[in-house]
Amino acid sequence: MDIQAQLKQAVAEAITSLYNLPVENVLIQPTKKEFEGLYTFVTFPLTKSTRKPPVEIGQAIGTYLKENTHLVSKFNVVQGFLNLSISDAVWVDEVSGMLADPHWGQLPSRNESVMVEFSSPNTNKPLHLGHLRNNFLGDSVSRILKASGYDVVKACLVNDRGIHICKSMLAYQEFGNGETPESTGMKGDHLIGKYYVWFDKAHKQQIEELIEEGMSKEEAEKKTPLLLKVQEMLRKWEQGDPETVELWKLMNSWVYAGFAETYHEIGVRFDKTYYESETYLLGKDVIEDGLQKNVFYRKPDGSVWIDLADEGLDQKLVLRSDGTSVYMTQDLGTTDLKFQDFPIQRGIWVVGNEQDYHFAVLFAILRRLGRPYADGLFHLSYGMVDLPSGKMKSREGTVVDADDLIEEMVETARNRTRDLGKIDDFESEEATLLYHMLAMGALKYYLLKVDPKKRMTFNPEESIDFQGHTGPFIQYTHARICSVLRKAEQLGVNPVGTLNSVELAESEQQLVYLLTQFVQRITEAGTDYAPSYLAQYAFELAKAYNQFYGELSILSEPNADKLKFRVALSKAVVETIRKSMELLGIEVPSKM
RNA sequence: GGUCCCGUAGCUCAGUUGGAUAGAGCAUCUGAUUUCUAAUCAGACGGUCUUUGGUUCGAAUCCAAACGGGAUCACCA
Repeated sequence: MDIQAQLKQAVAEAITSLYNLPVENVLIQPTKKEFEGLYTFVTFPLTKSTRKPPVEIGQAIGTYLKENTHLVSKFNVVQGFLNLSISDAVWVDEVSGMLADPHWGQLPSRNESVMVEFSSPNTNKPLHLGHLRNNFLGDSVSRILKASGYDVVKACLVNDRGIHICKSMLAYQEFGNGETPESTGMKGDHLIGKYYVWFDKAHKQQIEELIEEGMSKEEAEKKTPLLLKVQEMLRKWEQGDPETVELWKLMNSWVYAGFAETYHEIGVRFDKTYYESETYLLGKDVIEDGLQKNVFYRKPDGSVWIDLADEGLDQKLVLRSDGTSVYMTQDLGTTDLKFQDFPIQRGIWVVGNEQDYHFAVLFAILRRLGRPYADGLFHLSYGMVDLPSGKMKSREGTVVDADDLIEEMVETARNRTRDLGKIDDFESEEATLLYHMLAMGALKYYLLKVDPKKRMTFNPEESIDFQGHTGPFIQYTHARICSVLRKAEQLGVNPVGTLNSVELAESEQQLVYLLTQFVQRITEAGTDYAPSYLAQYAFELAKAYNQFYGELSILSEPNADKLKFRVALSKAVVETIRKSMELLGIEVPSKM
């Protein structure tokens, strides 16, 4: 049992013993740093039931804890706040315990499986900044859930069909001149993206022309020769026209090759990939099921609907009058498919908050259909990424391309490292790996440190910052500790085995205190689907270590027990930093 | 217009089920390297927690309204 839980129990005992009162939930909070102590119990809530002043209660409980437990070494009372100091022997034991625990940072199995769907790209354009937030969140949440004891299936649903895909296909047919990624030297996804943009431009031009000929804007938007052709192409694709399917396959293969490169760069992998071209027809049997259960109703024109007005969600179409699927139909079908394919109990979708309504409806429908998994579904709804200049708009060309961004970050990492003269050979393979590690560390940390639910601003200048509240700051601290540990090893200091109790400085107590919070932070990050908790935690830990490092000497400490403890503490911190960062999908260097 | 989300330092963000004088980073200024990595550390400056009212021992946090910003309300995905 961790210290905080032990304290809670001890305080509860104290209250029962001193006042003979039933105790519900004892609240222990961290002590504010201007007061002595690390844990604080607030006595205000007890004033009513005990009819005693808050200070007296604090004194009584403090005295009880000091006399009856081995935990508390001293205490002080400020108004209704009882501040508790933990004895150094307890802290020292905590550190030995962590180092001896082979499962440090891995919670026991819950015998429960969960699927996390994320990334889910369109095959008509390259990945951009918004996708990066999605990918980093999905990947990190998967890691956090795994550490929390769940079995995790990482899934990706590729949006590889539909009218938007046909647009780049048509543009390629019209203007492509048989270009290929090889002939142009372009990454496949960028090449396809180019045609998607071409289509959009040409289409707009045709709209203008039609308007000049006297057509209304609304009509013109639906009647351009290009749009009619694209609709024809989609029909052909759905009928399996060999030529169309051939082109579709060819162009998608280029896109996938491009995506594979980017996924490799950002270190994201999936256990299962679904393709919409294979799943878009699913869901019609779900519609039948719903009609039979009277969850859905059919309108005279043949379209099928659900009425969720009593849940504040309005009426929603689930099948078109011509019998074809809409987005909702497909999602109903793929959700069933996921739960057939894998022995999972829960499903998570990492999708932007512009789809909040869609998922509210999806989950409501599945509940009404009585799906056994319906209560285990969650939409991890994240906020959009803005630029300092405002929203990213593809039409105005303000979208930040993922590959470009990564390249820029690597370049910055290389320049910084050179300017600081940090390593010997700047062109070695090791150096290249380091630049990549730092670049991805900066980028991932920048996007993950913010609460996922919140809309965030991406400031290019800040994102490449390597100082302060950044990934590289934490990576640096890791490298710094590794350096100390290497030297300790040369000196023959071995931090395993029991540690003798020593007197600790405040910065040391603070560090151990933070370490003991690790498991709780993982748990909270898992239940709230919030990698930002661990990002904050890793930063706090690194900062606390740097403070300790600046104040105290480790290797030239004359007292052998203290020296050994500090090396052990450093080892526990380096492990915990590494694991925290790993949960964010960020690698850490041993030198930088 | 209906529904939902957001509003904390000049900027970017933390702030656990309501607790002490609201915290970090960046930016600005000052100091620290004969000593384990200065991509670091110490310090200064910086606040009407959008506003108003309510709940109570106690509110950035809960409730209500107003103002400001965003999303969504397709036989699109």
